[in-house]
Amino acid sequence: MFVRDREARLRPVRARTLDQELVRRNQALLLEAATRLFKRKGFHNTTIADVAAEAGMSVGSVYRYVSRKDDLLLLLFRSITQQYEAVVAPVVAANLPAADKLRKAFRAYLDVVDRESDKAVVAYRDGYVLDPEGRAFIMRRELETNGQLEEIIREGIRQGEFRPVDPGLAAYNIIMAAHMWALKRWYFRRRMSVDEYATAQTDLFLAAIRREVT
Amino acid sequence: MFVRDREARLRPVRARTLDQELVRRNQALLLEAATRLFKRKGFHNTTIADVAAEAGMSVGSVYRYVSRKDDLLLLLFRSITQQYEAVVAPVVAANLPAADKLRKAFRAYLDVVDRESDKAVVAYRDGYVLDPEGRAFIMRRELETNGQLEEIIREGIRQGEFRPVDPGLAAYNIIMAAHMWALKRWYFRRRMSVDEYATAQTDLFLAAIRREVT
Amino acid sequence: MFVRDREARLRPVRARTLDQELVRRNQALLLEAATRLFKRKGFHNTTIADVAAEAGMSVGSVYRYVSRKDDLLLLLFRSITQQYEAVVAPVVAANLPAADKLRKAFRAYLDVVDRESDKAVVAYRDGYVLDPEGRAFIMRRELETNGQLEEIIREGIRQGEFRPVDPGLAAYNIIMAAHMWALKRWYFRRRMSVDEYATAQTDLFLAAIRREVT
Amino acid sequence: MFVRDREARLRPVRARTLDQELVRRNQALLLEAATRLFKRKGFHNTTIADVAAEAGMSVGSVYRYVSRKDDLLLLLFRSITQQYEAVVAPVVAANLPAADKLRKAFRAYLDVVDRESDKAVVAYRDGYVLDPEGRAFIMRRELETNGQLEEIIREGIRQGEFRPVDPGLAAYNIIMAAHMWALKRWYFRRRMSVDEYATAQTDLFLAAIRREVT
DNA sequence: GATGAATGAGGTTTCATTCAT
DNA sequence: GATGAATGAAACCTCATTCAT
Repeated sequence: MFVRDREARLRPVRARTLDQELVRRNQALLLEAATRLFKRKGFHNTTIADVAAEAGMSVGSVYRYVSRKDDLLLLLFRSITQQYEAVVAPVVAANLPAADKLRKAFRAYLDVVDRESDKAVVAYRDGYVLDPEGRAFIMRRELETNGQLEEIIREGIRQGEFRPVDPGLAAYNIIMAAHMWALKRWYFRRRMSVDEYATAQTDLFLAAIRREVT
Repeated sequence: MFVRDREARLRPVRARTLDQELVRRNQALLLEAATRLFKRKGFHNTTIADVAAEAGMSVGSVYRYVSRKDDLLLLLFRSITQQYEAVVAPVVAANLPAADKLRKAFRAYLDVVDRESDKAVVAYRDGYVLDPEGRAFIMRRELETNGQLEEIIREGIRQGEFRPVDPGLAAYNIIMAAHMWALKRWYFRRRMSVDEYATAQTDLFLAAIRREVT
Repeated sequence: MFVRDREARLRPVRARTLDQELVRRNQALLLEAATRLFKRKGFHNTTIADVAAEAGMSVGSVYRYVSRKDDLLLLLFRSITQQYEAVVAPVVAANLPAADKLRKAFRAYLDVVDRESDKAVVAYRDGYVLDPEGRAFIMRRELETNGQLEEIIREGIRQGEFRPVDPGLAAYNIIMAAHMWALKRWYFRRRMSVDEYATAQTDLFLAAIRREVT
Repeated sequence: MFVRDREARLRPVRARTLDQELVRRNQALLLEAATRLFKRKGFHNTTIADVAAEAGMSVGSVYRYVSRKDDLLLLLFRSITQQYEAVVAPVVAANLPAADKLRKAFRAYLDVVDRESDKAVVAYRDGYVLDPEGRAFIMRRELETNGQLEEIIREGIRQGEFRPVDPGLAAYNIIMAAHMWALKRWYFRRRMSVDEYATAQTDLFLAAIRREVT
C-alpha cells in the first residue's frame, strides 16, 4: 500500500572516522546529548559547544561524527522514525480484530513516544529547521505510519466492526493523541500514568468509531 | 473555576512612542509581517531587518514599537490568545445543552485557528523561545481555555448527557483537534473544507463521550 | 580586435548600504587597508579583523561594504585592471611610430605598477584564491592588455620598423618587465629609479626587436 | 663574487625518524604530493590530511618526516634551488664565448623550470608564507643564481661581445623569462614547445645585448 | 518620529598538531 | 614506526540592538 519511496531517504550523516563501532557509539552519545539540549532550549538556542560539553567531547570531535549541526536533527529523526515503524508494523501484520489491532498499535506507538518523549517533542517542534528535502522526508514518514493505522481502520469498517468514518482523519487523531502525551507532558504527567492514558484514549476513540452493538 | 491569574499577565510590549493610535497601528503591521515570516522561516531564521522590510518600515522604527525581538512573539501570543477567549467565553455562558455547547465552542475555536492559522502554527512551534515567564503564561492561558471546555463536559456529565469520561483529557483532545487543522494543513487542505472538518471531528468526539441512548 | 567579453565581467561587489557615496568611500578605505595587509602577510594570513582595524572600522562594518572576504580581492583586481586599461588604451590609439608607442605604453603601464605596486604584487600572488570564474576574468584581462601591446608590435613589423618576432612573446616579455618592477622591488629599489628602469628596459627590448639599420 | 652565506642556510627539516634512507624516501614522497596539491589549490587551501592522502600515508606519519606544515614548502624550495644551481654552475665554469654560455645557461635553467614547473609556480606564489628568515633565504638564493648570469654578461661586456648594458637588469630579465614559461604555461603551452621558447627568447635577449657587428 | 549605518558578541566550522594505541 | 582519533584555537560571517542625523 505505502511503498517506501526511494527519494524519501534522509541524507546520510557522514562521519570522518573509519571505525564503524566508534562512529555508532559516538553518534549515539551525541544524539542523546543533543536531544536533551534541543528539548530544553530548542535547536537554535543550543550551540555546538553545548552539545560537545553535554556529550563530554570537544567541539572538534563533534565534527568528526557529524558534518553539520543539522545532522544532529537528522540523527534524531532517523532514530524516532525507525522506532515508530519497528513497533507498529508487526501489529498491522498480526491476525486480530481491528479494534484489538488499533489498541495494540496505539499502545506500541505511545510507548515509543513515552520512552523517547524528548525526541518526539523536538521532532515536532524543530522539523522546520531541515531543508525542504528533509521536511519532505518527515511528511512522507508521517504519512507512512498514518497509512498503517488507516489500513486498520479501513479493515474494521469493511468487516463491520467500525462505523464508516473518515479513516485518514481518525488515524491522524490517534497519532496526535500519542504525540500529545509528549507535547503536553507537563499537564498529564501528574494526572495519570501512561497505562491510564493509553486506556483512556483508546476507550475514547474506540467509542467514537465502533459500531454500536444493538 | 479558573480565575484569571494576575501573574499570568504577559510582560507588556512597551513602545517608545506616545501616540497610542500610532502604536496600535504599527504594532499591528509588525505583527502581521512577523507572523508571515515566522510561519515561513521560523523565528530564528527571520531577522529584524526581514520584518522591517515586510512591514514596510525601517529597522529603527521597529524598535520604536517593540523593545526586543521576542516582543513580536508576545504580540502574536497575545493576539491569538485573546481571540480564543473572545469566541469561546460567550458559548460557555450560553444556555444550551452540553453537546450543542461543545459543538459551538469547537467551531468557534476552529474558526480562529483557521482564520489565524499562521499564528496558530507559530505559537505552537516557537513558544519555547520565550523566557520561562512567557512560557508559564502560555501554559496558563491554554489551561484557561481548556478549563472552559472541561466545564462544558463536566456539565454534560452532571446532566447525564455525557458518559463519565475524564473531562481534562477530553477537553485537550478537542483543543488538539482544532490545532491539528493548522498544523496539518498541508494534509487536510485538499481533502476537506473547514466545515467538513468541524462536522467530522465533532461527530467523532460526541460519539466518543455521549451517553448511548438505550 | 579584442572585444570586451560580457562574460568576463567580475561578479559585482555588493554593499548592504544605500548611500552610494558612502559605499565608494568605505570600499576605497577597505581596499587600501586590505592591499597593505595582503601585500605584507598574504591573503590567507590576513583576517577580516585585521582589515577592519587597519581601515579603522568594526568587523561588522566591513561586511556592510563587502559580502565576503574574497570581495576585497575583487576590488583590488578591478582597481588595478581598470588603471592598466585606462592608461594603455590611449597610447595604442595614438598616431605615432610603433617604437614610440611601445615606449609610451610601457612607461604608462609601468607607472601604474609603480604607483600601485602593492596591488600589483597581490594581484600576481593571490589570484589563485578566486574561484574559477574570477581566475578566468584575470586571464582574460591580462590577454586584453597583452593584445594591445601585440597590436603595436604587429604594426611595427608590418611597417618594417621591427623584425618579424613573435608578437605574443615579445608583448608578454614587456608586461613581465613591468611587473618585475613591483615583484623585485626589493632588488631594484636601491639600484635605480623608475625613470632609469623604464629607459633601460625599453632600450633593451627595442634593441631586441628593432630592425637594424644598415 | 657571491659567496654562499652561512646565514642563508635554510632551517633544516627535522624528522623524528632515525633511518636516514627512510627519511629521504618519505620526504621525497611528501614533497611530490605537496607540490601537486599546492600547485592546484595553493598552500593554504591544502590540508595536511590532503597531503597525507595524496602521499599515501597517515597524518601521523607526515609529522614523523616534517615538523610543521611550512616544512613542506622548505623541502620544495630546497629542491628547486638545488636544481637551479646544479645545472647553471657547470655552464658558468665552462670555457665558451659569453653568448654561448648565456644560451646554455638559459636553456639549462629553463629545463629545470619546465621539468619542475609545479614547484616553480609554487615557489613563486607561496614564498610569502615563510617566516622572514625563510624569505631572506629565498632572496639570497635567487641573487646567487642571478649573480652567475650577471657574471657571464659582465664577461661578455669585458670581451666586447656585448654592449655595456646593466648586467643585473639583463640577468633578471633572463631569469624572469625562464619563470614565465611556468607561470604563463596556460598561455604558451599550446603555442610553442620548450625548444621553440628557448630559441625565441635567447634570440631576443641576445639581439638586445649583443654588440652589433659592423 | 523616522531612518539606516555602525557595532561586536557569538555561532559554526576547519584544521594543524598531538598522542594513545 | 605507523595510525588516525582527539583537541581547541582561530577564522569567517550574521544580526540584534543602538544611536547620530
